[in-house]
Amino acid sequence: MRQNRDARLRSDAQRNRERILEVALTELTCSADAPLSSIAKKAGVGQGTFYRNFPNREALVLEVYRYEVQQVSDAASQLLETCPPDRALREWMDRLAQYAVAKAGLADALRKATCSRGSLAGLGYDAVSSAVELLLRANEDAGAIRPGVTSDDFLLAIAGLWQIDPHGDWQSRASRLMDLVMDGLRAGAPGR
Amino acid sequence: MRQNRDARLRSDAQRNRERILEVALTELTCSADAPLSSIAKKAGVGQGTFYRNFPNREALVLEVYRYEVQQVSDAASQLLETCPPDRALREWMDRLAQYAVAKAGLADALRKATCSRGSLAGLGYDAVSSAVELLLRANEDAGAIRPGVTSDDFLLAIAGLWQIDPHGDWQSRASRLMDLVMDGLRAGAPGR
DNA sequence: TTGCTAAGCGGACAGCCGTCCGTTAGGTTC
DNA sequence: GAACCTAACGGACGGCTGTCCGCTTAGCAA
Repeated sequence: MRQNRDARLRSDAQRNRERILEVALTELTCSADAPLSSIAKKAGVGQGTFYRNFPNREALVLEVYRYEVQQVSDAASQLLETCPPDRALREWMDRLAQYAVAKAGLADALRKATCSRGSLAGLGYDAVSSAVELLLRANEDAGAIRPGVTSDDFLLAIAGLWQIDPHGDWQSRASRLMDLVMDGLRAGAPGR
Repeated sequence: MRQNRDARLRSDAQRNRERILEVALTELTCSADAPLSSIAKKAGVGQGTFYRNFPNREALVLEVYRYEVQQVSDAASQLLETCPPDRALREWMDRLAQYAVAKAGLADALRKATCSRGSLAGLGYDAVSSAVELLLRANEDAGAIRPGVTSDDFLLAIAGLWQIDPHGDWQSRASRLMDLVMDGLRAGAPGR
């Protein structure tokens, strides 16, 4: 009987999976839309193996950047310890946007994940989602935002982030959006 | 020398274009992701002809629903005549969401159009964009929203609409989003 | 009518995604 | 260590998008 869930895979399967991720990282950072088939080939696995591990591009990207995503998600609680809740929320959004823009293809993956929740659950979207929940509750408790906002509401509101062109003046477009959303959230706040 | 810009096309080209649109309407309403190649075939034109007219799916969809999109865009000024500006804006958003959800594939097309502005300019996105501008200016003049919001800001803020699943409870998700955005816009309004 | 020319045509083609299914080999049991 | 069972493999394949390029024909002029 196997112990940890990682080892639920057969040893060769495990190796393959890791090799794919390794190759994918280098390929994707080089060119965001590198063909999945060429990643498979360079990893030395067949198409079938590839798609069994990662049913589509989004799943792969989310997994490749899992560490980064987890990083951002974890930042939520740290921020809450050092800033007032509303500043923490805003700061956190900034970081999320930062990563989404920096890691090419990540924004798209997150967007798709936001739509088809459940299908990609547990791949990194969950982490984001619960980080949002944490931040929203803290703000709600502090009376900094209107009560009853769900993480779904929030993620829908910042969906615009996922389609900002990383070239050009993305910083200002993003922060204008985030300002607007923050103001929206603050409206109707009991004010602690 | 030809007169109107429609006739800039050779007569056979014009016919082809119309036949494609005709077929596309029926095919797309039947199945949103009908293969473009089959639309071309059923319209009796080659791939080349098809793609010369509509470089990609979005261009086709936007053109097929041009009438509807124009309809919604035109509604802006009518709404402004009958409601206070902020109600007009909100009502207009409702209609936009309605159409985007109803006409399968339209939301996606609008989303893509929002990203790559310019490439699809004049195909229906322009109409939307200027309708937004109209509404925002009216609200700004009335002091109903904060000054300086661009139509780009606005469209980015409601980008979430384009990725709401048309099945399920889209109405409530959409209106929660729109409420949030409206509140965001109202924040910092001089209040006439 | 005839001839010219460029706009337009349309099918072949290449690249990518995702699936399917016959084959291989890891792990377990005796 | 042999035999078995099934998870995993991997490549062939089909469908779709979008491009390219040699051929056709509409429209015009003489």
